[in-house]
Amino acid sequence: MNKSTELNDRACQILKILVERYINDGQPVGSRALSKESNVKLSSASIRNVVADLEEMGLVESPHTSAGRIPTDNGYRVFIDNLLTVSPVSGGVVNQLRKRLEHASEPTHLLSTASELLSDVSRMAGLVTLPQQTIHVFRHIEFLPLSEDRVLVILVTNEQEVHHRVVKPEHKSSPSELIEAANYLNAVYSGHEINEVRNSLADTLKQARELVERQAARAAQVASLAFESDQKDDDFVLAGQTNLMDCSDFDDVAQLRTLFEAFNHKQSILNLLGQATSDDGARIVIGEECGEEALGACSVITSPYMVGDQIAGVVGIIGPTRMHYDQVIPLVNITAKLLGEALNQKKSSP
Amino acid sequence: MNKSTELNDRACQILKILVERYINDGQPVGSRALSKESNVKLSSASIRNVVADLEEMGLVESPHTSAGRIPTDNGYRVFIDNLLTVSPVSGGVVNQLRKRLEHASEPTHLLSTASELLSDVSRMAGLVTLPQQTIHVFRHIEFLPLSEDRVLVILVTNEQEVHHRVVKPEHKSSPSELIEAANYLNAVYSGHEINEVRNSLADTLKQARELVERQAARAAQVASLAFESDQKDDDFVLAGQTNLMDCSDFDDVAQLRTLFEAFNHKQSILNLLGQATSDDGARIVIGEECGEEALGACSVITSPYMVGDQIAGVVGIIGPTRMHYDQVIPLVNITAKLLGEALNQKKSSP
DNA sequence: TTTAGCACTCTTAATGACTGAGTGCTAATG
DNA sequence: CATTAGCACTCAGTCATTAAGAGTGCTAAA
Repeated sequence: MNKSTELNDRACQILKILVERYINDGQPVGSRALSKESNVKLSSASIRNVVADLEEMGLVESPHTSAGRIPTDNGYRVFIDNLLTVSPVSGGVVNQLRKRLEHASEPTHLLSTASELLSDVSRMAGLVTLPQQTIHVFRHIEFLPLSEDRVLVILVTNEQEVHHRVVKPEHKSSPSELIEAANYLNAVYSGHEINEVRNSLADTLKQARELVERQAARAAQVASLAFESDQKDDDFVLAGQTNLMDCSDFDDVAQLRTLFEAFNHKQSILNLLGQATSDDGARIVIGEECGEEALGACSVITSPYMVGDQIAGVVGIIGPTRMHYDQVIPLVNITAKLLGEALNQKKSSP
Repeated sequence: MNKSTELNDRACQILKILVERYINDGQPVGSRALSKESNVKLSSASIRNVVADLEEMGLVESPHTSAGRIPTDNGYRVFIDNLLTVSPVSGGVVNQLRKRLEHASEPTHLLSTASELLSDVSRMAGLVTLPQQTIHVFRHIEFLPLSEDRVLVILVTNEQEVHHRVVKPEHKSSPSELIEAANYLNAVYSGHEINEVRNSLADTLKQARELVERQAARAAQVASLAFESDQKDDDFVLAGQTNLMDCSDFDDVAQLRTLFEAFNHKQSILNLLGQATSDDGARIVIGEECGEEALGACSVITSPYMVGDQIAGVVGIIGPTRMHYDQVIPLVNITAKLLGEALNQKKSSP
């Protein structure tokens, strides 16, 4: 009874070896092969019983009657959560990673380098989300009249990040009024956190009827539009997609195609990555777990990277479900760590 | 003698039909099939002689002994240059194109829409190069001190294009000096063409020793750095790459992979497109003509689009060499025209 | 000059025999 | 009672054979 619903030691052992072998060869593995494995002291017949149990539990399946077994998504899940022994990343690789990251000058370049590194080392697709700057410090604002009713707003935050957009204020302002408004904002708010500015402006607008300071009200009116939902669409840097074309696991082109379309549309990938940000260590999504059909035969391994003491984004790898998790997981982790360090360095001593 | 080196009427006719049929079915076409064609009044035996001549001239080849013939790159070239009869784009499609282009608001969005349109209609990959803004009108400049020796320069050109960069001027300036400098530049140069500004600044710098206007010299010093080589790397917008995955013509994955890698690295594609800008009508590069191995089984059809009376960039299509040139060529041309019109509209009445 | 005819080549699909890997079940074994 | 050996059975993959079909090149006749 119990035997077929719960994993005993022996079954675990068998499952582990089975998954490892399958990850290595990509061939369904049979009972004979398992019994030959050095640390299994059972005959193929006994193993057949065990494997039959595993199949009943939905951890393995066989592609056809007379083939060996391959792990199911659930099988991979159990393997990764309970049975996996990770192999540490070799010092050589770590040095290589660090070196190539040091070469990158700009922050943006740093991200794409990290992505390329991941894909190069793993021979799968690497990805890095852009850092979510959660703290924006207001630094400077500028209004430039374009035409009758449109104003170009240039907003500088943090050190040197320049955002711009065109807004259409409800009430028209003369050029000199705009300059006044900008001066006011720069004088009052420079150095403040941007959410704070946004709230303060909202308050000022509410009190606009009582209208104590005409200037403040005027400024708030134009500026509130500029500050609205300033967070840029989050995005990610992908590298080495083409590596996936060589994976024997994607047999038909249709599958590959939907995968690449998902890469292009980005949204579904972003959804997948979004969940990861909340977590702390490496997160692994296996095959259909993610709900995205396009990623059916894929696994995604992500790990958050820190800027300061905040999670800024995630780095990760997308590859076939049949991948060397023992090597890839530590690779993703170390890359996240190194990227965080590199970004912090740039931040503190530019 | 002459017969095997020069194309007579009959050979042309045969070649034309052969290419057309091959483009349709993708199957090698044999003499029997050709002789059945309505407007050929020859037996298969006679046709065999003609086709043998075509093969001698390197216009067709046969994949193996007992198969029909398929066009070579040269064969396609002759077909396109001399024999092709283009079918005009249906009014319905033109309307659809125009409509969807009108929907796009931003110029950038316009480009990607055009690219998507091309790929959607043709079921191949569409591409549009970013417009090479040859005329930049200086509008506004702003200097923001970042630290001791670094200044953030924000430059607004044309209507609403914002560029920014960090410069390290040789001589330090106080914040108030920077503001003065910006005011000076904005007052003197607003509305002028940017090359003109650049030259004028260079002049001012040369005369700096005689130093008539202190303010001008100061401004020129900081600003000259900002104006240096402002042109951004040219780039292109690609859409519908994945359409190419379904082309039966790319049989092996390796080929597809090198193609997609070329898309990612962009440079080789840019080289290819760069040549096109000089030309006037549609330009067609067939297979290996381009020298890029990655594009071996591809053809590229491009057509320049105009902004004002200048060639701003090109739109185009990348697809398998075996494509319906008669439909694609006019499609590319009309899209180039419509895109130009749309861009001009945005420009003149925003 | 064109055509009809024929021998020949080569691909493709279908068939069938055979092998190898693997399973499930049962009965014997320690 | 768990383990093992043995056996019948299944299925995918390989290989050779076969037959059909498409197409060519060449020659001789119209």
